[in-house]
Amino acid sequence: MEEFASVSGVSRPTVSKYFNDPDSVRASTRKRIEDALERYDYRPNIFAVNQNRKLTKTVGIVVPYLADPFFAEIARNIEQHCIDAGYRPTLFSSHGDPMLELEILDNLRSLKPSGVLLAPLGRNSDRRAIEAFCKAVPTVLFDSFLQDMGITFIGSDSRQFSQLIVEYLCRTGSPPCFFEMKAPANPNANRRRQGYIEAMEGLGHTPVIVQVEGEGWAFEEIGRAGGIKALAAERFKTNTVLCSNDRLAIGLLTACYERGVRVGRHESCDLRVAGQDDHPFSRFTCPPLTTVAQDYDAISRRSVTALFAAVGADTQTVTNERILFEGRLVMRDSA
Amino acid sequence: MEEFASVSGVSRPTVSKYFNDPDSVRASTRKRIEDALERYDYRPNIFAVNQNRKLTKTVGIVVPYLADPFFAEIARNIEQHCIDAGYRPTLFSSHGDPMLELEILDNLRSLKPSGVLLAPLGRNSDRRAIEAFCKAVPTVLFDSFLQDMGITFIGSDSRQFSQLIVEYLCRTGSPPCFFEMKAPANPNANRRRQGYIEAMEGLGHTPVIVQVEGEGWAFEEIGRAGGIKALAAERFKTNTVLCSNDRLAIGLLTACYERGVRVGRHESCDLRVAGQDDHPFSRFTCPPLTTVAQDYDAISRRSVTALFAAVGADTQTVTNERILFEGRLVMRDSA
DNA sequence: GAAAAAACTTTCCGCGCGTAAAAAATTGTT
DNA sequence: AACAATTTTTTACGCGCGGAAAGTTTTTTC
Repeated sequence: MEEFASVSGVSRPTVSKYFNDPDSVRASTRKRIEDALERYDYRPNIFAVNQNRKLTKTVGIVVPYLADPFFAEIARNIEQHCIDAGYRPTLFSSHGDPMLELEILDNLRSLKPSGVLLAPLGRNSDRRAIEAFCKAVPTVLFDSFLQDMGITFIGSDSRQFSQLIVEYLCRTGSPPCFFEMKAPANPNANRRRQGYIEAMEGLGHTPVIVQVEGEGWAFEEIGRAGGIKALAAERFKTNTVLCSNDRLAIGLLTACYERGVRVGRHESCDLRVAGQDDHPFSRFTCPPLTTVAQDYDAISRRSVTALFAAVGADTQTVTNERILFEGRLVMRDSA
Repeated sequence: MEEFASVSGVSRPTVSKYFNDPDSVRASTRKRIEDALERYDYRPNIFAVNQNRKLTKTVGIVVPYLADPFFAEIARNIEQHCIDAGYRPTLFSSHGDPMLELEILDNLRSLKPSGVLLAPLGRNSDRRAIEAFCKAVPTVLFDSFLQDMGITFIGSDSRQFSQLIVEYLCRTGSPPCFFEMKAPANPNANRRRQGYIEAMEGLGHTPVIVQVEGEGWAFEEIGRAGGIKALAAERFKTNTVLCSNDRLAIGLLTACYERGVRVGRHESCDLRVAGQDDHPFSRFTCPPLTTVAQDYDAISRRSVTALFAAVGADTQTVTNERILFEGRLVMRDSA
């Protein structure tokens, strides 16, 4: 930086100032530096910079399972918004493992990030550890709600999701059964079940819940295996099934195929199947999956905005807000 | 570290030595440090450490498109192997954008990583820039081959893939047409086409190639849109289609569904469809997709091994090797 | 055109640690 | 017990930069 400063004709502290905020130096000075920058492509040593700054310009993004295209897509959006805001996003996946989630948060802490966008594992997360982390690092939680943690929570209105699709299904055919995992890791699953029950009762129908065994994040396989059993045992009391999420639905579709059950909304079909999330691949199932779309863009955009608002503020503004976005009905051929 | 050294009863340089390599200090000394470690949970400042070390213990992982579950899965495996080897993996996705790929490599360079595992975008990559990067940082290329770059290349034997599935399809029914994008970004696609042509000619059949329009990484949609057109124009000369990859195949399955074409290997079906890759979701299409499985585990494991072998070696060992793994036939219902 | 404000330069310290060199202490060997 | 080999301690410097303080130059203001 010393050398670079001399070739650009300014002093080192001014160069330092420039890299912290190009607008903090006079236009003529800025030009001299930027001219030199083109000739010598100097860039500050990131480790030395981070050692001295309080604000690291790093943002951590933590998702529970990156091989799930939903999170891959959200992460992609968030990354982009962070870059646009002049930050360096670093992406981590807990891979469904609570221990790994903790390790990531631990490492993240030593990276001294400006802030963190965290989608917790959910039920399996170590609440105490996450709470401690949120107190130490400005953190916005998204997707999976944890009580009294983080600056803000950004997610979807799970109840509205269920209500919306239940209402649609009832209006266009027989009322749906609810298909889900027995012990879902994600707290949204519980709220979706609750929303289903409320919606059904509100419409004067009796809720029917079909729960299947299974642990982990291999939802498609859990849906398939559970679906085959449920079909064999005739546990679906009506000809309509609402799945807790699209990945389970995709598994159920496979189960139906294997058992020769025709899925769709036409007369010739045996079963209607709907999901929730609008997974990137749901458009391409056979039949294409009717579902409730998460507002990917709003969730990722709002999460980033909320984080930077809190980071920018002088006081640590833990609003403890809960911002929920509504789902949008996506009508396709499966129901 | 000064304080921590005093409470653990050793000198600071010894503590420093311990963190560089716990085995480099006497057992009794190690115990004193580790005892103190339990009581005070001190950890070295990572920025200060990295500023002084030549070897950063950081490993960069760059994939072209993380929302593709294939890369998500590979990345997950590679991450784990790096952690096991005591390194800190950092994951990046180019999101299909050559500019972003360059930016990532640029940033990566300033992170001074021990090494980088890079799956380039392919045709759209800036070869010159990547070559320069490979010279500056020990880099193992995987998935997408680029001539004369990196320490080693780890990938799949694309020709063997095509030959294997072509042979199977011909043995069990009519010879396949080949379904692909007109200008595929990934160089493997060209080798797969080549393998298809060779295999067909070897078996005395005339190759039939159906190319569809489309840019970018939305392969399913490209396959679907192109599939609908190809079906309408009756461009598939036989009742069997081999797709360049599983994601295209998934799109084609959707196209078939929309046009009422029954896919499968039974007499009652109109078309057989096969893919290549064994995508995580291919098991769950309707019908489940017959395909050639990439050896995910071998590719990720070997990539990491190759990188650390080169990093560990004193001399910069650019073997310019090309290690290719064979595919495994996965017979399911679609063909 | 003089005074005030803003931007810049000079000088210095410190961040937390790696690492080299020499001296001291601890082990191992005969 | 005496000596050699190994390990640890002491001391010191440097990594590349942020940032504070005081002085100097440039720009703005009326």
